[in-house]
Amino acid sequence: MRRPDETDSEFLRTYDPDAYERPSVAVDVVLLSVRDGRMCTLLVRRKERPQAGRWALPGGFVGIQESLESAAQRVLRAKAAIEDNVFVEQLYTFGEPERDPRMRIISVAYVALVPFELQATAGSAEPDRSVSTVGIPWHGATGGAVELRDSDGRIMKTAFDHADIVGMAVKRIRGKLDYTPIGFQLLPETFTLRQLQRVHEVIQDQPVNKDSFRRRMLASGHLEATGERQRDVEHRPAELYRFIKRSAV
Amino acid sequence: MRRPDETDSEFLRTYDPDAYERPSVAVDVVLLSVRDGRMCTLLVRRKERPQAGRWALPGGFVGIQESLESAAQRVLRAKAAIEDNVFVEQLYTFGEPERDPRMRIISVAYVALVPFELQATAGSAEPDRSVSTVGIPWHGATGGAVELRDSDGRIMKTAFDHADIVGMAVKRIRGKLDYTPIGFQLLPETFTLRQLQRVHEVIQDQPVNKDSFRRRMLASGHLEATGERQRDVEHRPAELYRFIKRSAV
DNA sequence: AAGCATATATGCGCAATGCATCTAACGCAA
DNA sequence: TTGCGTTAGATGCATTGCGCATATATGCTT
Repeated sequence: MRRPDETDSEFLRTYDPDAYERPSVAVDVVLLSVRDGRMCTLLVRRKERPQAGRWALPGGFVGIQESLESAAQRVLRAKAAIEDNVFVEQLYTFGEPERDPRMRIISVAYVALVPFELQATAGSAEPDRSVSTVGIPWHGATGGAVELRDSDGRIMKTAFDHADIVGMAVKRIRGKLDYTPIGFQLLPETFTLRQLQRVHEVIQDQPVNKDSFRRRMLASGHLEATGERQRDVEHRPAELYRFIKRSAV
Repeated sequence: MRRPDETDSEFLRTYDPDAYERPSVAVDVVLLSVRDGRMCTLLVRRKERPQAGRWALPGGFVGIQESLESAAQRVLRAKAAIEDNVFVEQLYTFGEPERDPRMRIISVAYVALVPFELQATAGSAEPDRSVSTVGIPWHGATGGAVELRDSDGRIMKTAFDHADIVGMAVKRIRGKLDYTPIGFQLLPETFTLRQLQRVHEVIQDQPVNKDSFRRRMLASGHLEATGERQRDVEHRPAELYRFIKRSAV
């Protein structure tokens, strides 16, 4: 499929690929987690110009023979020590001509969801603390730029249009939450219904009715009771569940 | 905002933008309409190699100082004679290294929705009939490649990965239909509830309950009765409605 | 004038949701 | 050991939205 026919191959030898000036293409990854009742994302302090010192999403240029997916995975491995088992989805492509002062850079943004524990270990492995997580404040319906703050509540200066990219990521995940089972991506392999509910509440920034949430989740067929229960909690321990892929209907 | 500071400007003079080999970036537009109870999209017969003779989405390379949105609008104007008032939304970016045999071309796909009447007049204005509309057959849940057929039901050979792009567009629009008012984008300025229902049925490929559809639409606050009614129909004429943007809550 | 086709309104049963109540199971302190 | 606080999890009920059936309205056609 999609293989050029004979005459096409002839043609390709004479085709001039330099007819147009080309932009650079990069990927940026929004690595979202939920920590202490807030959303957070991984940012890297820029060491080089332009905008040295500002906080940027982990990213990198796309190799000339590298797929966009692979580039995103590579960035995750290199800058966040995150392996391939996490949820990664293409988000949006940002291409305003002036978004980077160096040159025309078109950035294909990806969202990844990981349990905070993974992101924390990845971050602490970085000795120079250039990796940090930030909370995302929550003004109702989002979609535009977002204010990013460090753990002390101070606003972090973000690079380029990366605050817009994070805003778009939050909007996307919030929208998907209602009709796609992705909340569990932000939790350990086994989790309680209460924990899952809190994830939903944080993402939507509004309380969720406990009973109907339980009913919906259990009726969805995506959850499977493990038979295990919580340990060392000061109250009745809750059942631990596991996500299961629903077989094709 | 996002303006480089003094030291950055200095740095930019010495920055070498040619450190990486760069891909070409293009936009392709899926121009969807509903005609005779089927979805259809605009395809252009390729005159040049590679894949001359195959049917492709209207598209073009992104200018080095042109935003992605502008490029999509330019393609719509040039190849479909469609003006700016239509719904256009970025869809997905396709970047497999081998998707185009010429060279690495990353394509940012857009979806546009227009009433079929507009697409028809645009197509007929093209004298060489290189512009055509096709129906999209419907195998349940979509997302992957799609078979495209001409008005006689013959399968049309599509170029590159454009059948995948159309599949993605259909999936996106189908998904958005439930929680976003976009169906009216495929209808004239005033329309009956029945026409809107048919649009929904075609996009979802399943019948919609008439009464609850009416109730939902009227309760949504997006529709406004014009006071006018259909003319020259063989039965009781239906009220004509108009879409209204709901004021911000 | 009669008939036909579709629009529009109304009433009812079912299923999902929100809410309140009740019981179960753990740690903790006296 | 016993009582208490806390959260899990189950049950019952009112409300809401939806599917479905029915009845009426209003145009055109013959």
